[in-house]
Amino acid sequence: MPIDITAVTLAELRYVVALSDQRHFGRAAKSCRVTQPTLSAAIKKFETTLRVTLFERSSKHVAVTPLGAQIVEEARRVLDATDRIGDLAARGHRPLSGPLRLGVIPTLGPYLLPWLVPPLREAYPDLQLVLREVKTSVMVEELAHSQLDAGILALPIPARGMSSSPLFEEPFLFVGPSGHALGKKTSVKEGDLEGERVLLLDEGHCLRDQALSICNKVGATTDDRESDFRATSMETLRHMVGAGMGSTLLPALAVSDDEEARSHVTVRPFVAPQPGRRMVLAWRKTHPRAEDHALLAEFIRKHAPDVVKSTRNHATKK
Amino acid sequence: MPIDITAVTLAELRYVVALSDQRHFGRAAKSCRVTQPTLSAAIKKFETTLRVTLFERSSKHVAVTPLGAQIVEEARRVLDATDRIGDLAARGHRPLSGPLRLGVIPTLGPYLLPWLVPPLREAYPDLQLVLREVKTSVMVEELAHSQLDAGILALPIPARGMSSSPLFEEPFLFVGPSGHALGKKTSVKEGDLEGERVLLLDEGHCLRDQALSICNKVGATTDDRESDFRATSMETLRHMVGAGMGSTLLPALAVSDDEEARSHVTVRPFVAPQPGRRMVLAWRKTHPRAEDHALLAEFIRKHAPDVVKSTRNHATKK
DNA sequence: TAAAAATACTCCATAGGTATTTTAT
DNA sequence: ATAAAATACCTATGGAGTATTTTTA
Repeated sequence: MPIDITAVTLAELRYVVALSDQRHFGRAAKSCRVTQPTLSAAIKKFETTLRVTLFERSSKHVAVTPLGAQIVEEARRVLDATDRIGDLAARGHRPLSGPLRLGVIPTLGPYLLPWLVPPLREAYPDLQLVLREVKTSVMVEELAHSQLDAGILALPIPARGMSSSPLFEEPFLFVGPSGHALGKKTSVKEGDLEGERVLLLDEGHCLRDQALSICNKVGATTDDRESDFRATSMETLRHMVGAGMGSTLLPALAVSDDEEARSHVTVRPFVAPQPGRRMVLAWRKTHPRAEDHALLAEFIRKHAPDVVKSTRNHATKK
Repeated sequence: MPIDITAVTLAELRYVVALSDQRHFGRAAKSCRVTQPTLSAAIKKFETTLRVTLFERSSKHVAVTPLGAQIVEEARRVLDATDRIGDLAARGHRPLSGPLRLGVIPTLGPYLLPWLVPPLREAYPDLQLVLREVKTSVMVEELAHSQLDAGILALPIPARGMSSSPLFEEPFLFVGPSGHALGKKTSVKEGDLEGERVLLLDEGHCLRDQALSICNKVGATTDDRESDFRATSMETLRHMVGAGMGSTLLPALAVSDDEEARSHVTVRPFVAPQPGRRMVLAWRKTHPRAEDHALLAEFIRKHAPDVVKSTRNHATKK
């Protein structure tokens, strides 16, 4: 009959290690908080199931056999690893600790994360943040399939079964080629876009959909079907505008103070009703650590840069 | 209430790992040879005792949480180490496998081991032989205190509670300075030692005691109290004889074929009754792997060099 | 509605305890 | 003679089973 390792117990391993350390059944038992007969029986059972002698005993001496020493060594490894499991679990209870996979849409990530991550790391050093920059369409997939724990994206969330907490509203800015007619005004209004050729991002970016709906409302041209007028990234979009191919709308965080000098473009804010997007932190309704996400949302609201207006409404909805 | 890692079971860890692999309670249960409710209950108990969610489940999807993934990783380590314990134990059953701490007296070790160890390693590759060269007095101590598993020494064994198996008889040879009077004969007899100054080893070597008793019997001089005439090693003894300080008795294996040329000494065998020593393999009566030692003794008898007469009597005695 | 996980319950194997005996120095 | 390990015996916990219900895609 082969050895059935299934039958051994973590307690037995503890006893074996203790006896190897103490070389005395009574003391070993005490160190394990059990009685001597209990420990004796456990050691004996262990030796019987493995059909091996770990200890030579007399009433005066307990000695570890060489094979016993090797087994004790492995037993220590077992116990160390189980202790680490305990540590992991214990840490799991503290808020915002342990691994957290956070998605951010690419039209926000590069501009928000520099403000967010350093204070987050400082405030929650045990948080093991794994960031993924993914388009909204991919993000909701990954959220739903438990590949992400939470994500930062813009309303509306194109998925069901999600909870979310509002973060801030990010206004859009008008960005046209240098010397554009609208540059003469200090601010523009949505209606001014009428007749403009507005360049858009590729499919899958929520920013595209948001800009598109504004354009449709006010009657701007979008050349939707011609891929020459679509950009795969906001950086490309900037260059296209700088090259005079048209205008566009950019979210406020993505526009730097020296944008006009850097990209040879004209940047103008909108007057009310200001177009923009409402960012939220979203996660599966069923996520086991939803409190963590509420906490994270609160933290993001507090640390978002001033250009965006933090939403004071903390409700979690949908 | 803190986490009680004591309450987790190896079985639970197996289930956790299986579920993480299979992502399906039914299949995971089957792979563990238990029913689905059993596995469900175990996972739940595990999560409850650690107060952590390892898996997000719905009737369609099972997903591992990030913390769960870390815990699964440690659980794998635990199970790997337990498996290794099983392997160690399994190997422990095969004869002459695993660690074996063997003591050899210094007046034999260097001359026997070159004959013994290579074939032993070949015949029993799983044997992890640890050799210690120790004087008889130390060896019996270490045998008694389970610091050695077995030892090769000469009869009589100065300790109780030992079992032994005879190995071979090793004759003593007369060794005197070059040009010694006894060199004129092809062989000598014990009585020829009368009046000789015989050099001895230090205390603790059994060879000393054996030579001494012969000297006392035949009336040889031993200058017992003068440490100038005692050697700490057989190598020193050779040099002292070569330097003309006296004669000595050396065990046959310690004398090489070119001894006379190499050490400027005269070597002569004894005629019957030939003095010598009876070597045995000894171990604690209580040693759990006595069969291994009997096997080892048999092996040594078979592989001892021809100069010694292997004892055919295999009895284990005392 | 069908597959899958969770619940309800029953049972028995065993880990742990107390009291005592055996053993070896 | 005495300290220490082994044995005998008892109890209760909980791990594993079968049968069934609940859930959700």
